[in-house]
Amino acid sequence: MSKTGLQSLPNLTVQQLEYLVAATDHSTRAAAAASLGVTPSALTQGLAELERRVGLTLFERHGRHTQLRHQATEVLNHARRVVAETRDLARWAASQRSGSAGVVRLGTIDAVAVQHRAEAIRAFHANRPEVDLHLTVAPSGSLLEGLVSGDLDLIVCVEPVTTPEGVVFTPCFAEPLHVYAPEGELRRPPHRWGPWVTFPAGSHTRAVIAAGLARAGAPFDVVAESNQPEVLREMVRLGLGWTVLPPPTGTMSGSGMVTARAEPVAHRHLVVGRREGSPPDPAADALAAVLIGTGTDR
Amino acid sequence: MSKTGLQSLPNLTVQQLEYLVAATDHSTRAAAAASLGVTPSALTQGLAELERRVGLTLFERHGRHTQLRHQATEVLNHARRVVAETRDLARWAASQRSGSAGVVRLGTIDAVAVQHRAEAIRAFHANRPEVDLHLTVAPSGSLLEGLVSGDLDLIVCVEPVTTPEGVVFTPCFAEPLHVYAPEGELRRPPHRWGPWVTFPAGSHTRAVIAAGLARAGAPFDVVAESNQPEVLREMVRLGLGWTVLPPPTGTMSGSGMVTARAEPVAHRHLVVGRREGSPPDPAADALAAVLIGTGTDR
DNA sequence: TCTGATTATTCAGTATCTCTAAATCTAGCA
DNA sequence: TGCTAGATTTAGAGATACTGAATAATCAGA
Repeated sequence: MSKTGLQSLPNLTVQQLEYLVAATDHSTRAAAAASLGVTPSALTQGLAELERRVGLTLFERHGRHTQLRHQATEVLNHARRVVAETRDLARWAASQRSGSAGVVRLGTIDAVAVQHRAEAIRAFHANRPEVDLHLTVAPSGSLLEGLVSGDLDLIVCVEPVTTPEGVVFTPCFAEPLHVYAPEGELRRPPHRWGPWVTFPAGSHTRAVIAAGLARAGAPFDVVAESNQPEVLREMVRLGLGWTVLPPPTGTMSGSGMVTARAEPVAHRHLVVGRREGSPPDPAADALAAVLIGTGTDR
Repeated sequence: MSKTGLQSLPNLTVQQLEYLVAATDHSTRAAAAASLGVTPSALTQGLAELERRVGLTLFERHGRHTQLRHQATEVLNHARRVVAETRDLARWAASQRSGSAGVVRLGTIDAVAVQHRAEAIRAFHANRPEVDLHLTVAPSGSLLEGLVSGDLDLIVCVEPVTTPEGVVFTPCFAEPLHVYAPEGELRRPPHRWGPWVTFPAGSHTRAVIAAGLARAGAPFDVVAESNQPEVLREMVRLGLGWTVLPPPTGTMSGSGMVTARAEPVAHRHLVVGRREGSPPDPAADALAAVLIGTGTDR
């Protein structure tokens, strides 16, 4: 089982290919070596090694200066190609490192993307045109799954009661949740609140609501469910039941629906989630900073 | 003057890129390492080195098996490209080494290309379609110049009196040179031969002719010159003078021109010339063997 | 032809790199 | 918890690549 049993590829290095390119682009090897910042000796040995690995004699000595054999033009073309591609790759990697470019897959719940952080996301997108931003809007549970599975790099979701393994949360902001009742029912005491229309079982926000209502002494029997706040609001307007929601956005306020109490019954805590121990990702870091509010994305 | 002062290219090796390709093409690293014939340890270290040189984290550990970060797809594309190109280059180099492909620049004098070795050259061309054969027909002097300057790889010329530096000759065959006279003058004794039409000064053949005539006791005053045997023959037919030439090819024999003596006055020695100490060039070697007559190009 | 200047290569020694082998770590599983 | 398999870390041997010095080769000019 010799090491070269499979007739494997010659282990050419980018450096050796650079040597070849430099040697052909300069009239003397001393000049080529100087342009690379190495001694002529290193150049000679490196080119000899390259010849050995390719298995072909590339140079022919004519008096004082060696010149390329015509056979070597194919190798030279290869060298130029690879060196150019490597230079491109290095540039790309540098921009990735600096965070000025890259891909960030962001997931948020609807309210964050549409309302609370819409402007921040828009500004980030405008300020970093080289960053390829993918936005997924979904309920918090789905976002968490996407984060741990690697489909998402960064999420903004409602803080769950139990933090799953491998995820780190950073507090973002808290949003008040108010009780809304159909017109005419709003004067009841808490123990006669309901019945409720609210988010489906498993929803993080629903868990927060359930805890808040329990604290207020209200029952929590659910007669209808939806993930969409607009749908819940409509259900209340139709008299199907009560609900607990964040304050509506400007355009929809107060159309046939009334806040039961001025004070919120609970707060849902929005958090930014990242995978624990994830390798540095400057673009995602910058977006997270913007979303949390510490970012200064000019 | 740090070594990385010029923001020089990362010295990626083909091997590292192979590691990356293998790691993504196999589900486990153990399998990838086995496919490359190295230990898993080598794979781990090699990939770590690659990450260090690119400056980006390429893998993300998810439990027991690491998976590519989406950022790494760009690097992976680069790796696949370079590995494929290197494989092509290696294949090409192998065919160059074996002599089944390559470029050979052959130079010959007219008689060799048109007459003596025409069939050998044609057969070589037919048997090795991958060999790019360039044929230059010129006087021996020009051929020699082309050989030493590197414009030609292989020549067949008349052996010069003094072998120039850096050239090695292999005997090929000898060609008789006969005296031709205008009709009616052929009975003279050698000391009354001439005047002569022959090759220009500097011609190797002319040097051979001059020596032969001197040996025969004939004067050698030249009244007209040409590099083309056909032209010299025509001059004799027109009565301008005598000449010394190889036997004419079949189609032109005996039209108003007579051999002075049945015996040739001299022989010119045709030789195959190569640059001394030239690196191995299997395709040129094979053609040289065919031209000398030792080749068995099926 | 000799000499000096310039260029390329070879050589010796050191530093770095990369591999194997063994030990260690980790996750998944009974 | 212990077990197993995959992945990584570690230590050391061998290969590789560099620098600096010595050597060889070429060209220009006396």
